[in-house]
Amino acid sequence: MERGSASAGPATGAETATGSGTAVRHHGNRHGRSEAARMAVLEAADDLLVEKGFAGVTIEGIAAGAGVAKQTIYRWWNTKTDILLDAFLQDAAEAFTPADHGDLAADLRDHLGRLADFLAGSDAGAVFRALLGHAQHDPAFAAVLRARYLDEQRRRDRLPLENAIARGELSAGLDLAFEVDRLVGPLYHRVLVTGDPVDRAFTDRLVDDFLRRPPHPPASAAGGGTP
Amino acid sequence: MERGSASAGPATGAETATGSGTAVRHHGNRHGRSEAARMAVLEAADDLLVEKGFAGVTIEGIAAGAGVAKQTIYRWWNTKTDILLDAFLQDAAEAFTPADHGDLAADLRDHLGRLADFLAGSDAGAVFRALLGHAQHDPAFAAVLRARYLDEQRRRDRLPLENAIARGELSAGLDLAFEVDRLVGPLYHRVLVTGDPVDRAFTDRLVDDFLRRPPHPPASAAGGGTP
Amino acid sequence: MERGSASAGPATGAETATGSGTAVRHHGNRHGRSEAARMAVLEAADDLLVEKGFAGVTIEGIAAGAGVAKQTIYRWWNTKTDILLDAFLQDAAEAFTPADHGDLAADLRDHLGRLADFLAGSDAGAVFRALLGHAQHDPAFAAVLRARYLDEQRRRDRLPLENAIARGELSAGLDLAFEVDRLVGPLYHRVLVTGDPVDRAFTDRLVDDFLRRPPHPPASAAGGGTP
Amino acid sequence: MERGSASAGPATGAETATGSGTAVRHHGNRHGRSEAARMAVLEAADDLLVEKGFAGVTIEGIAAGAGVAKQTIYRWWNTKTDILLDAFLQDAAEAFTPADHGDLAADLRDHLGRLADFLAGSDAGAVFRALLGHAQHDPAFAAVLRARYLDEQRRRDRLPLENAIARGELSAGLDLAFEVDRLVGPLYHRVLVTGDPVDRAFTDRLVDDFLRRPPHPPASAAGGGTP
DNA sequence: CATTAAGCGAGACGGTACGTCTCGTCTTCAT
DNA sequence: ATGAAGACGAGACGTACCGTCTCGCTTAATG
Repeated sequence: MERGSASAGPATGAETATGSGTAVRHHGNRHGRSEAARMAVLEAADDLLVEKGFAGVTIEGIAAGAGVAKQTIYRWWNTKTDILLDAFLQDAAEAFTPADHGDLAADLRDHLGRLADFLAGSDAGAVFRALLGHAQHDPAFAAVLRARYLDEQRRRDRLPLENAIARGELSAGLDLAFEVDRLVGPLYHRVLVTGDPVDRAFTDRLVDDFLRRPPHPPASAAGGGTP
Repeated sequence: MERGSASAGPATGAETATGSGTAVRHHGNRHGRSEAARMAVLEAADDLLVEKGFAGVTIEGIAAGAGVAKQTIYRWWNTKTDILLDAFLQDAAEAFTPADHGDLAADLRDHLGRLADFLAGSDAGAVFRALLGHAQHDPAFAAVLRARYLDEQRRRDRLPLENAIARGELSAGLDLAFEVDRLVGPLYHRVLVTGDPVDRAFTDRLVDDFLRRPPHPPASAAGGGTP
Repeated sequence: MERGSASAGPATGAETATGSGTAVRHHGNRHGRSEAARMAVLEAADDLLVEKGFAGVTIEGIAAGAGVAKQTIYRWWNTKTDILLDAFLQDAAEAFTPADHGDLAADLRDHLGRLADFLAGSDAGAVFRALLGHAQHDPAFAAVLRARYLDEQRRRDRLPLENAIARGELSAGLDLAFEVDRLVGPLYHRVLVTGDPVDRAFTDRLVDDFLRRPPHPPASAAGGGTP
Repeated sequence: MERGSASAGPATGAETATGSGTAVRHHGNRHGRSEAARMAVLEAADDLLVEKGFAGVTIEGIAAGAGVAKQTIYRWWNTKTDILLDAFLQDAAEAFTPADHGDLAADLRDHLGRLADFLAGSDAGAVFRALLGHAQHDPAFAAVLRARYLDEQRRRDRLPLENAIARGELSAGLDLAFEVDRLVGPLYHRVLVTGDPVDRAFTDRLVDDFLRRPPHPPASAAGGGTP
């Protein structure tokens, strides 16, 4: 899973790998949390998820796989889903800033295509689906998942539309949340509900359809809007 | 949850786990399954789900709640999700045949509204979301869920469009699966992913939008079809 | 184990668990106990004991092995040890009437040798040891075992001595129970407690020793009797 | 059952399952076994045996009675009989070093009397009979029982005779195993087989008889002993 | 420079639930 | 009425993880 490479970059902030030795800050406590242990746990967690599925992810299994004591895990995480969420965020966080080609159609095709690849075709997407599945069972975790990932992802989903508005391609009055629902909703539906495959043809068609229809007025004017 | 009334009648018992048809009691079979035990299990299962959430549903808990031996459960079901699926199917199966008002707009508004109520506002919907969440962890169960519920539900989702085609309101060349994705996808997205509320205004707007835009031609003719 | 020949005859079959008397046979009528079922049960029971040991003997296992319904077993026996006791009695009952050679030494050597062979070297002996073992756990069963087998066996053990008394070889005042304890006790001790092998040399030596020492007077005259 | 006092001392706890020696508590070992749990298990086990008999001794029952988790039991013992054996050894081990009065008759009377009291009249004896009964069903356990108790007990049984040989009271050529069989065999026979009561009169009579008969030459000279 | 307190690997512990096994009872159908 | 079949309530089995807890070691900032 090449975790090391995912986080070594300047974007990740304080937690670098242990090898560097310089950036270990955390001066509040005596000698601070072991970065090696943290990485080993995250790596072991999604190795387990990929190998044996969600039910095969176990705190004890993670501890054994990471060569770490259970207590070390419990010191820093509360549940296995917290661990998986950390692992997921570390892998996936930067993967998604949509490009800005100066053209709404191109931006949307690009973004939806990459979203589809992520959701249906990547290891990280598998972890995400597992987390989203768990969120259906656990409202508290759902809130955490939203705060730590989904809200950010929705902002990214909105970005191409916002850029288009800034460019004047789209009217400023759009209900962006609704439009995003309409763009990505069918994609999530296929991935989460029907299980049908999602390919470029499908996502392009979604974009196509979105662009061909008259922009939808916001809810307050739902009754009478015209293009 | 009024389970007794949901099945065809107190004496029926036809629905074994596979849900066959004719009403046999159980003296037609040589040594019959106890219908009372079956009902008690299903009832206990979704009582538990509602009271304590998915993680609180336990085979032992169901057995205790139903006054039934664990072995009786294991004789007829493999996993707790099988039980919940049976319970869900028994409650929810007939709830959804969409009406046919002879008018596509009315049919869609009605259907999407009822779908939203079901998904977001009913006990049965809570069970369904839990099952769908579990399906994200367990591909085998996902297949079962599709075979036993989702495929049927998708047929129901398609029905208003098919009726409209029969009436000539819509062109016969539509890619119904895609159109259904576009209708219900945003709804599922809100319920499963964003957690935003879904009300009549939202579903009506989805319908509205669907009707206002030119019907989308099938993929092969993506370039140009118009009504 | 040749069970069939042991009980097929008209004289047998009477000893049901309830101990009724008449030989039912169930020849033409459909009432009455099935002798075939009874035999199959007994045979299956000690087949299981020999194959898988005492813990491997199970009512369900016997039923399966005998091709008989559990209820048929429960109708006629209370516990698995009752079945094993019936099986044992049927096999072993007639095996032990000690011969009367008109000579105490010969009679005792013969009897102890056969007893040793039985206890340590026969399938029936294995069943007997299992039953005796179970009797250590279950006083009620111990009582049944004594009533149905051990008392009779002790009578047989006494027989050579009684014959010798009748012949005048031994004094009539002997405490036979004590003398029998002294004859067979060491043998049982080896078989049940130490697990040391018992061969003819050992049993002959017991007899030898018994004969060489002055017969022990009864307790009341412990101080002085001589032959 | 006064377990605390039976072991070498309240702080000892040296007896792991294997019963080694030095007193370590358990902060000498790196991650120590809980002595409290061990004691509670042993105590609960033979409380159960005394109260409800062998069949009433259950791992779950022991765990509940001891306030201990089942897994803690399975970590240290394999079967319930292992537990009972540990409990028995702890209670009974030191109870039996026969005294040495300098007189064979007195030593034997004393030893056999105490052995009879133990076997037939004590709680520990009840446990022992249960273990011996189980050994009839389970050869592997029989071997363990011999290695952990019976061999030692036989040494104790031999001791009075060995002392007498050392004193010159008995000839050095005796087959001690055989002589011990003859001394204690009748006692075990009564206790294990016939169920007849064993009192001092009986054991004294066994000793009496042993002493009155001419010492038996070893097997190799069985044919020709002299008085 | 010793002290000392945090993090850590290790793993025993009291628990809960798992899925399996056998028990003894029962109902049904066929003979 | 007996027997074959087998579902049922009951409950123990042995296993897997849970989350908590000591324990002894290491290590780095503090006094």
